[in-house]
Formats: sequence, structure tokens, C-alpha cells
Amino acid sequence: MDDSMAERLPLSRRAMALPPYLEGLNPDQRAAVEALDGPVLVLSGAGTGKTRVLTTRLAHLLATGRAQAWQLLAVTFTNKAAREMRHRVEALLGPGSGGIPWLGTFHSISAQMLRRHAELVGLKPNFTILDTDDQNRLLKQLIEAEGVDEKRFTARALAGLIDSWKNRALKPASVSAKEAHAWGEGRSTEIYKAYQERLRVLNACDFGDLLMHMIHIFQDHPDVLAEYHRKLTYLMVDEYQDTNVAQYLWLRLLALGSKNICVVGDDDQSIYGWRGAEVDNILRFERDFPGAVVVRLERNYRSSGHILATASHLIAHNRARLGKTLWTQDEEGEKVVVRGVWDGDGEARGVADEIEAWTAAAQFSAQRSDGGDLREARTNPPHSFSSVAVLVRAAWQMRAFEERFLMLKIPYKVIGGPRFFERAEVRDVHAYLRLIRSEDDDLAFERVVNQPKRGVGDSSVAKLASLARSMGVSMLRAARDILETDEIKGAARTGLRAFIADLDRWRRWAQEKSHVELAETLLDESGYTAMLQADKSPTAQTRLENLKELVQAMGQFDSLEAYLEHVQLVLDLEAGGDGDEVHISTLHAAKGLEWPLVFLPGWEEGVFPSQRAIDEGGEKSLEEERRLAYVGVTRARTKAVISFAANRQIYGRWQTVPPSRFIDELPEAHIALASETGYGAPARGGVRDGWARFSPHGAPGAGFNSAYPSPGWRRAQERGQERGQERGPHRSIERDQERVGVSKPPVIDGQARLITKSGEDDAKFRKGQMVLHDKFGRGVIRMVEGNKLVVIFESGGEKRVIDSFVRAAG
DNA sequence: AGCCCTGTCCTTTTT
DNA sequence: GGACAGGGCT
Repeated sequence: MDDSMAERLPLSRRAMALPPYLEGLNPDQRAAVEALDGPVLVLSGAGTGKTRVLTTRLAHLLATGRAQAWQLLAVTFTNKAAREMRHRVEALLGPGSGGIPWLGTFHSISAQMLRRHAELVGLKPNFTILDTDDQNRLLKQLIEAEGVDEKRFTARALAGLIDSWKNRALKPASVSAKEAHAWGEGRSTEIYKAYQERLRVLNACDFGDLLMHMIHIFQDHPDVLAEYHRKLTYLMVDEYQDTNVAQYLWLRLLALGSKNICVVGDDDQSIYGWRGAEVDNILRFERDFPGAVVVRLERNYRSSGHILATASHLIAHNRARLGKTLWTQDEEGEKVVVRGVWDGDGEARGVADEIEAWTAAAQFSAQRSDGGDLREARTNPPHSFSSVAVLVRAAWQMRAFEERFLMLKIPYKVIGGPRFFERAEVRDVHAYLRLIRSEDDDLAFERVVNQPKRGVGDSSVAKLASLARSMGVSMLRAARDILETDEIKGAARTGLRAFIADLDRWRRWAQEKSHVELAETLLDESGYTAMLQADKSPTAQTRLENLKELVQAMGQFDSLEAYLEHVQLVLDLEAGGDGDEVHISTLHAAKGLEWPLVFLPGWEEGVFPSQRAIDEGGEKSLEEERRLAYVGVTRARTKAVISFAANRQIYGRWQTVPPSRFIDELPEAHIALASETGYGAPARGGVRDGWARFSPHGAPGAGFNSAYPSPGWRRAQERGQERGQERGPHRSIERDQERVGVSKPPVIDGQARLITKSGEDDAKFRKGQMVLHDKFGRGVIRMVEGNKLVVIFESGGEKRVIDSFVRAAG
């Protein structure tokens, strides 16, 4: 440690030789940690210890007494990242040190600020934060009111547009006429304006407002900004390459005070262009903040040589980048596997089989270490399920893997999967709570006024809405008034009266009882629980369980306010404990994570890169897709398996799809080809022309492709497994072949082949023909599609897509 | 009011 | 293969 630093350390620290938190940093990391003054740009490649640098830097500022915890502003993009940073600071400096008040996401920090200054933009401090669903419903109403054709110009599209404006801190008046014209023949800005007005009346914000309001407060009220300048003397930003214009402005305004701003990022990992991120922000940093110190972190600690080389070679195809040369001292390791498979099911099957093989090694070594030969055990290190990840481009690709894993009892967890707080029943409870808290919340009112059914139907709600609008009051207020008249009759009247009485009672309740009791009471008294209990469908059961979980989650917070703030922003409940599970994730959600074994399926044109990126956006979008590929490959520590299928179901239709262009951009020297399509080297010419037809085996054979696994289906599957029923019809391509004795897919060129066990496969299937299936019995062919048959079986009567083997019946 | 059927559109990626 | 809207029916 250098002398100047030593002097700043408290005596107790100086008594030690080197602050323990600085031990083991490489020179570049050390430089990044110790450059405390002025603007600093840390260009940090994948796996180069970025988070470590950030947390050590925070620890360093605190330990040297340069700053107190409340003077630090540390911004991340995800709550997960914020949480981790907090933990790691505590790990460095001891318990309690992670209590940095201004450490969080852009949105949560900005919300915290906005609650303190809400009145400056016409809001109350307890404003509601709307989610996408609320936002869409609100916009829909406004679009209707404006008389715009909602079919041609959807609320979703407008929401996206407004969001993109807010991402650039544009108020309705600042939107250019040209952009305004992109939707609803120019009426978009009027609706935007009406929307903002409506939000104000509802005392609500959307996500974009959290930042935009603060920016305008900073700009219009210098005294407020000055207050933050005095307080916040050290700014730190994670994932700077993903900041959008609004975030940039927000940061810049705050950084004008001390100028001590340290941003960390990697231009090669900028993958959020679609939500307004500007790679340009990081490319421009040195110009924006003159005198910036630039530190490059290029030593990779994560991936083996072949993996790193593959990723580097791939990303080198991008033009818009600062350029880094990552290196590692690790060994070469295994080559990156590239595998072509027959179809999506085959891909899932292959991945599952490989996971079983990988984890089986663990059992073997465990036995060995019991028995005695430890050296052997060490050459065969144990692999847990949690050492494996499957990373996909889009969420719909997860289904095939989930299905397969369920069948084989491979435990898995979907990262960032369907969100607990977006479930209908959870949102209903939230709406009740919101309405109890604030009468103005019309969106909440509309959501639950007839949930459970109270006889207040659409027509009554419409009446209330127009009345509220004409009187300029909330719908709840209008409802109270209308009950005084006889404008509303019958069931609607009784229902509405009861609803309002309930609300008033619960509101009084809320004064004295805890928020948990409040939730329990309202679920009970509103008849919501009863409604679900009366419903015998399996989904109702799940919903009841979700509600129990919800009440439990609420108990973890001190107050209703604290809870609502949490769910509105954080939206991810810490899923109880990390079990030993395979992780399934989108590539986006995988950023910042790593696994020893990573599967990267679905590398096909139209899937990855996505069709949208190919059609629109041009080279810029494709470069972002390539960065996504780079992020994917660099998640792997010791082994990466890329795969692409020849046939895939898209919109429920079978299509033959060409391999991704990114496959051709991989460096052959670091790749091991393992093609099951028999298609050989993808890098050779003629790749994309009719190639799928030459499959030497690839009889898919993995049984059926049933309807999407509803919760009920899953449970049935699990019960079956508990009873020791067959796990999956076939376990591998080889066994498929052996079992059936054919090496061709059952259906070729749109014409079905009759597949028999003896291999007589020449007869053709046609629509209407009666067939016999090993597992499902007799059925009728409803459709021949690609290499699949759609069959209605007599047992069960549901249609199934069949890609395994059937015989002509009778 | 509510249920079932049919047709349409659809899918990136997230705070 | 699914969400959702609209129409026709009870």
C-alpha cells in the first residue's frame, strides 16, 4: 500500500499490514479501487472481477474514512446486483457495514428521492407505482376516449412508445412531431399528455416517471439538487453500458457536485438497446467527464481458454466496440461443443441426457470417497445440478426443457420466470390494499369491484366511470354518490353497497391491526377465499397456495407501505433457498452469473438472432444479438454446449430452420462438432440449403408433445413418477433407433411415413387414417404437419402432436 | 350475465 | 400452442 493511502487509514487499520480487503487484487483491479477522485471509467470484460472491484472500492472509501455510508451513491440495474453488493461489502468489512442507504437500482433510489419531493410534481408522497398491466389498461381507456382505433393502434404499442420517450426524459411537449406520428396518426402525444394528467389524478407513477420526474425536479429546483450535491460525494455505477438517456441525465446532474463518479461497464455486454440503453454513453464517457481516469480489466478469472477464445473471436465480428483483449492463465480446458440436432425435442433430450451424465459423475466420486480411493475421486469432481445452466434467447424456449426435466426428474429452477407478483390473484389482493389505502385508485377499484362477483357488471362499471369523469372525482366517490340516487338498481346496487361498506370497515381495521391481519380479513370477508375454495379446478388450488405465500411475504415487512414499495419495485421475492437445481434462464437474466456447464440451445436464424433483429434494426440490432451471444458463452466456466435444431415449432407450427449465422462465426480451432443431424461441419458451404433432410438418424422418438404443461399436467406427471411409472419413453437417440429400427424421421417432406417396429416404413399416412400408438392406443390422424402427426386418440379424446412411432390400425 | 366456440394475433429480451 | 376478443347461445 502506498504511503498517502496509509496516512488516511485509521490507526487500527494501519496497525495491520495491508487492509485485508485489498489482498489478492491484481494491479489493474488495485488501480481501479484506489482511483478515488474525479471521474473514473473502469472497462471491465466478462469475468474480470468487476463486482469485486466495485465492492472493494466501496469498502475502501468507508475503511479509509474518505466517506461515510450515507455519502455514497451506488447504483445497479437489478435488485439482485444491489443485494449482492451489499452482502459483499459486509463480507469485506464486517456485519453492518453493508448499510449504505443509497445503494440500489436506479428505480428504487429514484423512487426514494421522489417520495421526498413528490409535491413538486403534483403527487403525494404515498403515490402508487403502476406496473405494465395497469399502464396498459389505463392507456386503453384513454385511447377509447380519444376515439382512436384500438385494433390498429394498440395500447401496448403506445405504452412502448411512451416508455421510450420517458427513457429520454421527454415530456409530451418535447416529443418531435415526426416521432409522435409513429402511432395513431399523430394523436400519440395528446394521449401521452392525457395519460400524465390521469396519473397525477390517480396519484400514481409508472416506471419511467420515477426517473423522469426526478430529472425535472433537479433541473427546475436547484436547491433540491444542491442538497443532494452536499450529501452525496461519491457516485458509483454498475453496468454503465446499459444506461439510457434518462439515467445518464440523472447521473450527470447528481455528479455535477463532487465530480467523483466511477462507472464500471463493458461495451461488449450492452444488451438493453431495446429498452433505450445507449452504448454511446460508455463510449463517450471520457468526453463527458474530462480528465477521466480509464482502467481496463482484461484478465479473465472465469472461463477456460477455449471458451474465452470462442467468445472473443465471436465478438470480434462487431464493429462498434472499444475493443479489449481478454486473457486467462487458466488451462485450455474442453473445446466448446457445437451440436446440430433434429428438432427442439431432440435438443431438450440431448441436454437432459448430458446433464444426467455430468451429475452422475458426482455420484460416482461420492461412492469412491466413501470407499477409499480419493485420488480417483478427485479426478472426477462432483457436479451438482446447480452447476448447470440452460440459457435461451426467449422465454418460450424454456418449455421444452421444463417438460423434459420434469419427465426425467431433473430438478430445475427458472430464473426470472413467471413472476409471483404478476399473478392475477396476487394483483387482486394488491388492488384491495391499494384501494383501502387510497380512494383515488380507480384502477384498483375497477379491478376488484366485481371480484369476487357482486353483480356489478361491465355496464354498471361503465356508468360509474363516466359519472366519475364528469364530476371529476374518483370512481369510489362516484359510487358513494350514486347510491344516494336510484340510478342503479337490483343486484348491482346491493353489491356495490356491500363493497363500499366492506372497504370502509377494512379501512378502520387497518388503523389498529397489522397489515397481515388486514390482508387475512379482507380475503376472508370479501369472499375471495370462498370463491377459490368453491372452484374445484386445480388452478384454484394453486391460487390459494399463492395467497398463503403472499400473506407470509407480507409478514416480512414492518408496514403495508414498506411491503407495497417492495412489491412495486422489486417484484422478485427471494425464492426460498438455493436448492440443487439446474438453472433455466434467458440470456438477459443470466448476465452477471456464471456456471461450470452452460447449454446454449436454439442458435437458429429467427430464434437467435431473433427474427425482429433480422427484420428491423439492421446491423445495430445484430450487433446487440451478437453481444448477447458473447454474454452467453462467457457465462461458462469449464464447458459450453451450443446447439441448433433443424426443425422447430414456431407459433405451434413445425418449420425447418437454418442454423444461426453466429455458428459460422465461431473459431473452428476451439470448437468440437457433435452433430446428431449428421450434417457435419456447419461452417462449410451449402449449409442452409435443404440440409435438414439428410438426417441419418434423428428419429425424434421422445414420445409426444402434449399441450403446454398446465399445473395439473405437471402434477399428474409427478404423481406418475412417484408411482414409479416410466420416466420417459426413450432415453437417447441410440435407444430410439434400437427400439424402432429406423433411422429416419417419421414424416418427411410434409408426407407422413408409416413407421413400424420392423422398419417397414414406406406406406404413407394421410389425414383421417386410423393409427395405433404404443402408449396412447387408437386414434385418428387429424393433420400431417412437417415431420409430425396431429392425432386425436380415443382415450382421452385430446389431440396430441406425435413424433414417435405409430402403426396403421385395422 | 355468463359460457363456449371461433378467429386473430402473436413472442424477444426488463426496471 | 396460447391469450384474448367478439359473437352467438343459454
